[in-house]
Order: sequence, then structure tokens, then C-alpha cells
Amino acid sequence: MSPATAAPEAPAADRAYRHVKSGLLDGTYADGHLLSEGEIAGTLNMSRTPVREAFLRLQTEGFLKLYPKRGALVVPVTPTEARALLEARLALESFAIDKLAALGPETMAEIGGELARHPACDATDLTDAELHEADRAFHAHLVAAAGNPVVEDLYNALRDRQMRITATARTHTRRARITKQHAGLAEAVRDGDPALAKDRLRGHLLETVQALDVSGGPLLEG
Amino acid sequence: MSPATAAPEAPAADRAYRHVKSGLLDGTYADGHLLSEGEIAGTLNMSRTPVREAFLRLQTEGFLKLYPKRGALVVPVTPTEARALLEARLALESFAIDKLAALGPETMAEIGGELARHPACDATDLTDAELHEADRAFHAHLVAAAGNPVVEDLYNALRDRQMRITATARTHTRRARITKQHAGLAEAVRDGDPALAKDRLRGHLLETVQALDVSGGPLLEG
DNA sequence: CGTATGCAGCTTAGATACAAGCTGGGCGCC
DNA sequence: GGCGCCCAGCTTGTATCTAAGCTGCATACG
Repeated sequence: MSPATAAPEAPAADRAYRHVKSGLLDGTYADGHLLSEGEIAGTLNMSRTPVREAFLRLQTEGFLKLYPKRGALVVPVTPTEARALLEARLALESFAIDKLAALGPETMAEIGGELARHPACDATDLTDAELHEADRAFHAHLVAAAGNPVVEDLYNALRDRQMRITATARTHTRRARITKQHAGLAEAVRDGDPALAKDRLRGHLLETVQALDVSGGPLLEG
Repeated sequence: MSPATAAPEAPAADRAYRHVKSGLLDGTYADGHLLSEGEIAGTLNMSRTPVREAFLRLQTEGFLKLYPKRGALVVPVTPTEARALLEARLALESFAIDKLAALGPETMAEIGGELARHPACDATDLTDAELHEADRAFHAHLVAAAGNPVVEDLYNALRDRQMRITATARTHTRRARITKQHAGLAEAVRDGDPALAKDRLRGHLLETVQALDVSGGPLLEG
């Protein structure tokens, strides 16, 4: 048997990546903080090399901005950026819906059914964290169903980036609304009504934007 | 004065990145080829460290796939992937058009005017390379006008990735059609007709797909 | 003859060492 | 007192070195 307990010891680069990312998400490394490779390397008892690799990944994902010879700035999340992020999601998810529609009503019925049965549509017995994860999976499933790997990759990158924001937003006050909106979206897809689906999607994301305190300002539009 | 001729000596990591990328684009490193850090490092007379950094960037951009302890595979460009790429572009550019529409007719008129005056709409005295660059700039301008930096970033990444494909497609046989389509798209934007603009955009990208020999198969749809 | 096994040569992963750039504070000069 | 310079300490950028994983072939064994 394989040594289950014998820690497979994940690659150092991965550990560094996850450590920094989780620190970013849980607020250990706050907006505007300037962190250094050596600092992280010391904390994790590894050399700077894997940390550097992690920093590069996190930069392309939009979490960090690297300043040569200076350090890595934790990119502040402005409400403006949050809206831009949500808009981008809207663009990609809307595309997915259109693509499904192009694939025919049978496909929509099938995917819609899968979505309707998804935990994210009835999260009565899920913790907040589980609901959060279910939400993520729900939308990811919709996008994946479009069968375009490029779009899927783009979308997943956005979701990662957005986690940082949604982590802040208290979803627990909107649980019922969220699951209801998911169910409504799934239903529209199942019924083969892309226009309605896109509309409900927009409403769903719009509410998320508003929950992030982005009061005022022009609303998203896709 | 600053020493203009005294080579500013770009960072090694950048040089490595550009070298490999250009090699990828001009076909020096063909699809399926497995290249190694040491190989490139030797060619450029630098250590493997900056090359590694370049490889990581190129992986996230979809040019390479890194296999641990094995090497970097030049990702083969399949017609399927080409279509996926174009579809993703369609999704983002369509979003940009919708966003412009939401910003009001004046904005559309302004941006449409800028697009109409763009070289890509009348490339009678441009070389093929210049037309290619103009095409890139034309579409990038459209997306940038939407004022969503997230979408803009995603789009630019896609364009980079697509260069590898379009470099192969002989555009010179379609110069007239391309410029005409650009002009038509610009006109539709200027006239504040998003539906028409998106339709023309789809036609434009569709033709690109077909020019890439992706005959048959379901067409893109967004 | 077919299969396993060990080894040689390749590759990357990570650690460490060294060089160079940027910043901010303290000191001296005006 | 105010201004400018210089230097100490931080940071990253790059090079180099060691350890370890993967592959494929040659060879020995059944």
C-alpha cells in the first residue's frame, strides 16, 4: 500500500503559492502591504526560488503587483475593480448561455437539469463555506458546459480572483435569495430560454455587486 | 543625456521571454517540440533562472505546457483550439459593444468614429505585417473603449495567444475583405446599432475561422 | 523469444551565493 | 533652520550548485 500518512510533501512552489494566496484571502496580508520573497521564504522554511515562482503566478492572477527591486504589492481591491470583475464574469457566463442555446434545446434541458439539482439551488443544510463553494461550482459548471476550454480557463482565473472579494461580503444574509436565483437561472436554462437566463444571471450578479457596497455608479451591462 | 546607443540591456528574463515567444511565432520551435531550460539558456548565454521565469509566463499564456522533470512542451494548436480562441474573442468583443451601447449613443458615435478612421479600415498602403498589427490595434481599441480593465487584460492575453495562429493564416489574400469588414463594424458602432455591430463582428471572426481551414464543424455562436 | 531490471543520461526543483538597484534616514553644509 | 548628499539596509535579479525524478535502452533472466 502507499504510505498514506507519509506526507507526499507537496512541491515547495505549490506550498508557497497556497500559503500566500490563503494569507491574501483571509486578510493576513492586507491591501497595500508590501511583502518580500525572503519574508515568505523564511516563514515556510524554504528558499526564495519557489516563493518567487508563487509570486509570479499570483501576479498574473491579479493578486499581486511586482515592483522590481522593491517588493510585491498586495493589489488593493477597489469597488471599481470588483465591478469590472463581475462584469467580466457576466460576459463569459452570458457567452456560455448563448453557446448552450446554439447547441440545441436538448442540451439546454440536460444542463439546466443538472444545474437545478445542484446543491447551490437548495443550500438549506450547507454551511456558509459550503454554500460559497457550491456557488462557485454551480457557475463553473454552467461555463464548463459550453465546451470551450479557453473560456473556461479565463473564467476560473476570474473566480479565483474574485474569491478575495466575496470572502469579505457577508453572504449569510442573502442565502435564501442566492439559492433562489440559482434555481431560477437553472430553470430558464432548462426551459431553453437564453434571453431569460441571461437576464436572471445579470440580476444575480448585479445583486452581488450591490452587496459589495458599490452603491451608486453605473450598473453593469452586458 | 541618456546613453541611447548604450544598450539598456533589458532584463534577462524579458529577453528570454521574447526570444522563446518569437521562436514560437516564427515556427522555430514547432508544435510538439519539447524544449528545455538549459537549451535556451545556452543559446542566450544566461543562466537557467530567467529562462524558467519566461517558461512560466508562457505557460500561463497557453503557449507552453510544463511537465515536471521532463521539459516544456510546445502546445500544439489544433483547429479546435483555434475556434475556441476565436469564440472567446467574440464573447469579449461582444461584451465591449454591449457596454458601449450602455454608455450611450454619444459614446458609440465617438468610438465608432475613431474606429472608422483607423488604418485597419483602409490598409491600401500597409504591408502585410502592418495590416496585421493594425488589425490587432483596431480590435484592442474597441475592447479598451469599454473601460473594463479586467476584460481588457483577458482580451490582450487572448490576442497574444492567437498571434501564433494568425501568423500562419495567409491574410494577404483577404486584405480587401478584412478592411471592409472593419469599416462596416466601425460604421455600425458609430450609428449606435449594437446588434448590427455584433453581427458584423461575428461575421468577421467567422471568416477568420474559416480561413484557418476549420472547414465543417459547428460554427461559433455567441 | 519475451519480459523485467538496472543503469546512463537527460531533465527540472530547490538551495545558496553574489551582484546590483532602490529607499529612507542621518549628517554635514549653506 | 533648511537643503542636499551619502550611506546602511533593505529588496530583487541572476548565476551556480546539488539533489532528485523521468525515460529509454541495453542487458540479463525466465
